[in-house]
Amino acid sequence: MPELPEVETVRDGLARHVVGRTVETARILNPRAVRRDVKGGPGFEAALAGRPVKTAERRGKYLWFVLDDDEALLAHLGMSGQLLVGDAERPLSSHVRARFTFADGGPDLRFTDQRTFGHLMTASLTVAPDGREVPGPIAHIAPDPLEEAFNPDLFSGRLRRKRTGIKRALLDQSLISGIGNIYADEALWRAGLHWARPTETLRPSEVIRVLEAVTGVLSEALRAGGTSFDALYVNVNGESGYFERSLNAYGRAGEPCGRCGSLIRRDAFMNRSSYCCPGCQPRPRNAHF
DNA sequence: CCTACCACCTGTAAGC
DNA sequence: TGCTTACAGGTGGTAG
Repeated sequence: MPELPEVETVRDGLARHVVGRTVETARILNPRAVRRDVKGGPGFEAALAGRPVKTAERRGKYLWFVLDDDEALLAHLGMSGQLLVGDAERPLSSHVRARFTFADGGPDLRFTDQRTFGHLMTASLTVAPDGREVPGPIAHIAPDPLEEAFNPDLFSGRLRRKRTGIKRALLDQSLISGIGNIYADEALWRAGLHWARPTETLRPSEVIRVLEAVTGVLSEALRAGGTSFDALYVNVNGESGYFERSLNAYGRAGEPCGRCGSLIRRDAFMNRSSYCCPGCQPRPRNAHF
């Protein structure tokens, strides 16, 4: 599923193929695709017609186009969302939720989403607490660890003041953004910490280790997933990347840990799964579930 | 204010 | 074979 590296790969493709063009029409094919937009669906379509696309930006798992007049087209891919650029004449697949054409008559942009957890909206830009201009509805999303605005000391302080488990904290997009279930497990494996470790007991050196693991995992995945895509295809699909990416813990229940040989275990966690190595990520005494 | 949990979706796969 | 159930999981809203 798209986490930071996948969304950044998409953003890069959009910067190449959409930025600098002017929207001609926006059509919502499934009303669920546009949510949280104060203008509503019809307002969304009307607001986008004729608007220039100036830049493509990202924070965590959100990405947006900056238009004119301090307005943005904001997107979240959810679990299965894709933004595809291609020949405007190609047939519409059944999962296309919204379609954008451009004044130059060139390739169109399609928001495709099987599970419909993703969504789009227009929004005004505002200044987030860290000083960056972002769309208003995501002002509460913290900087991601690959952003210049990310402040490790601020993160460390807020993390250790929390009363929860380290994995819950890493998934909290208002504390640190861009990390999802897969990269949280991978980063914690790398740092040698159990997912239920209480945040308030983390030593400063352990917080540094977690941060190094997170940035390492994310940037390596970005390098691996950020390669090949064809000229007119914006690769949004995290899934293909997963197979090529070497995962050390996620999805490997029952397989030997590459570091110590213990068998990776799967635990139920927040109605989903956590994978960890019982050997090098021992469960803390006062685990926080 | 903070933390925990669920609804929202649909396609695939495993279980009976 | 065909039906049922589990699972994948990010986020906003809400309950406590």
